[in-house]
Amino acid sequence: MTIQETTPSVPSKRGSSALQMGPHKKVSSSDPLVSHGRHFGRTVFALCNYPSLLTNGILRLEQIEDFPLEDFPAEERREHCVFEQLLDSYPGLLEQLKDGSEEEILHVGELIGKGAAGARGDDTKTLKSAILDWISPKGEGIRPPLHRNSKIDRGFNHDLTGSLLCPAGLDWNDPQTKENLQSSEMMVCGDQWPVFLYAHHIYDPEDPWCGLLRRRLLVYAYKHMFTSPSSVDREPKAMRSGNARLHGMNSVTIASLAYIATQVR
DNA sequence: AGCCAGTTGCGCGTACTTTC
DNA sequence: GAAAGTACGCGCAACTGGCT
Repeated sequence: MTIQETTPSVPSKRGSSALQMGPHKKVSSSDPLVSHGRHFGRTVFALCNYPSLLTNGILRLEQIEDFPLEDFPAEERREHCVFEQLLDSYPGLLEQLKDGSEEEILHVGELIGKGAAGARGDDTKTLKSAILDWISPKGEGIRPPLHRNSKIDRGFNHDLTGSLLCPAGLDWNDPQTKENLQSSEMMVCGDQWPVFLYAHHIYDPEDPWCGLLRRRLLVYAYKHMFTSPSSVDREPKAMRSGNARLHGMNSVTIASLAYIATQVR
C-alpha cells in the first residue's frame, strides 16, 4: 500500500512563482514555493535558514567547479546535499536561482522557509489535541486529566507524558529519577532519546536499534499528518486530499520519520 | 530592545456528501 | 439540482517567552 491510498486525488494548482512576480509585490498566500516549503520541511529538512541555504548553495555550485565537494567540511557537504535535494524536488528552481538577483534568491528562501515554519506550526497545533487520544489508557481517561488546548501540564509534569518522555535507559518509576527530571536537575540531551520512540516501551541497551521508531503512536501521528487526521484509526472519511497526495508523496522518507518523532515529542 | 520560534484562535477555500 | 453540511489544508495576526 502506498502512502497516498487513503486520500482522494485533486488536480494540482500551481500558480506563478514569486520570482516571476518580483520580490516586492505582496506574496499570494498560495504561492507554490510556500506550499513546496511546507512539504520540504516535513519530509527533507525541517529546521533550516532557507535564504542562507540558497545563497550558500548557489555559491558552492560555482566553487565545486574548481574544488571537489569531497574537500569541503562535513557540515558544508551535508548542507549542500539538502540544497541539491531542494533543487531536484522543484523543477525550474535552479534556473530561477541562477537567473535571479541576490535579493530574489533571498526572497525565494523566505517563501520556502515560510512554508516550512507554517507547516510546523500547524502540525504542532493539530497534533497537540489528537495525541491525547492516542496516549490515553484504553477504556479510561487520563488521570489527572490533561487539557486539549494547553501543554503547560504535560512534559515531565505529568506521570503519563513523563513516562513516555523519559530518556530510554532510565527508569521513570524510580522516584529519584522522576524528581531529577521534573526539577530539571537532570538535563536531557539531544542524544538521549525518549522511550516512546521504542515499540512497547522496550529499550535494549545492547541493541539500541531494536524496536526504534516502531511504536504505534508514531504511525498514528504519521498518518494524521500525511494522509489525514481521520485516517488514523478508522476508515478515512476525508473528502479532500491529504498532505501526501497533495505533494505527490509515494513513500516514507527518513527525515519525515524524524520530523514526526520530533512533533510527537 | 529586538529578534525569532512557537502557539493560538479564527476564518477561508476546496472537494465532496447529504438533505431537501 | 440546489443548498446545507462536513472534513480537511492552509493563512493570518496577535501573542508569549527565550535568547542575545
